[in-house]
Amino acid sequence: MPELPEITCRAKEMKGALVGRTIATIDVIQPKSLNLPKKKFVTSLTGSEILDVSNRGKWIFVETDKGWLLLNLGMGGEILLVPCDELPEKHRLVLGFDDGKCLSINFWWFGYAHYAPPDRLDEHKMTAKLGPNALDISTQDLREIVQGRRGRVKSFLLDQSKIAGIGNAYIHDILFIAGLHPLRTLNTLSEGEVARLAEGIQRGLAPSLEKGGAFYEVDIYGERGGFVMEDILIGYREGKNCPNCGTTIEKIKTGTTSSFICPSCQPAPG
DNA sequence: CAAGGTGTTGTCCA
DNA sequence: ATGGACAACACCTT
Repeated sequence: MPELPEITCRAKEMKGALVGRTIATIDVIQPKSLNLPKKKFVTSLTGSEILDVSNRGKWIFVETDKGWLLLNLGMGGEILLVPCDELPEKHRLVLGFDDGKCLSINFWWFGYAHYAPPDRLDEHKMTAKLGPNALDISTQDLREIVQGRRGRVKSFLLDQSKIAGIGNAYIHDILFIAGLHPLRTLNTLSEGEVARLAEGIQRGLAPSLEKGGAFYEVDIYGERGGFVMEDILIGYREGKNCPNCGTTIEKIKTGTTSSFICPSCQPAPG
C-alpha cells in the first residue's frame, strides 16, 4: 500500500530517470483505469516529451509537453524501468521510450492512469481536490485545517481532500506518536494535542521517506525500501509491547478499517 | 480449497 | 458536514 513516502520517492526517481525523454509508444492493457477512451488516451500522450515528475499525496504527476499523465497506484503496485524486452509478467500500462527502455506500471483494478490537457489540470477532479502534502503541513497549518471540524481524527487524516498522503499503514504510528486514540473527535482536541498530531505526521512519515519507502514496496529499479518492520512503532504489532510503556498493543476495529493502538498511551474517548 | 481480511477511492444513503 | 455501507479485484492467511 503505497503512501506519501513511497509515492514521493517514486516521483523523484522518475524525475531523475525520465525528464527529457520522449514517450514513443503506449501500451494499455487495462483500459478501465483510464479516464478517456483508450485510443484517445494513447494519441494524447504518444510523442510527448517528459518535462517534470512530482506528486501530491498518493498521486504522481507526469508533466509532458502534450499534457499530464496522472497516476494513482490504488492499493499497491509497481512502477519499474526496464529494458522493453524484459517486461515483468504483470503490467497494465507500458510507456516505451526511444532508447529501448520501458516504464512498466502495474496496479490493482482501482489504480488510475488519467490524462489532462496542458492547461486543464485544474479540471481533473480527483487531483484538484487534494489537500496539501502531509509533510508540508506546519503546526499552524494543521490548527487552521482542524478548526471548526467535528469528525474523528482517523477519518480526518485519511481524507485526502484535507491532508494528502496518509493511508491506513502509517496512520497507526502517527496517532501513537500524537498520543491520540483514532476515535477521538477533532472538536475535543486541545491546542497541545493538535501540535502533537502535527509532530506525529512528521515523525510518522519522514523516516520512511528518507529511507526510500517501506520494505514491502520497490523502487523503479526493483530495489526494496529501507524502512523496515523494526522502524515501525506499533503498527501491525498486535500482542507486542508498547515501546513507551510496555502495555500490550491492541488491534481494534475503527469503522471499516482496523487500527493498532496502545490502550494506555492512546486512551479511548468518552 | 473455500472463506475472510486488506487496501484506495468515489458514490450513494442516512 | 459526517460517517457508514458498498463496489471494484488480487493476493495472502486461515
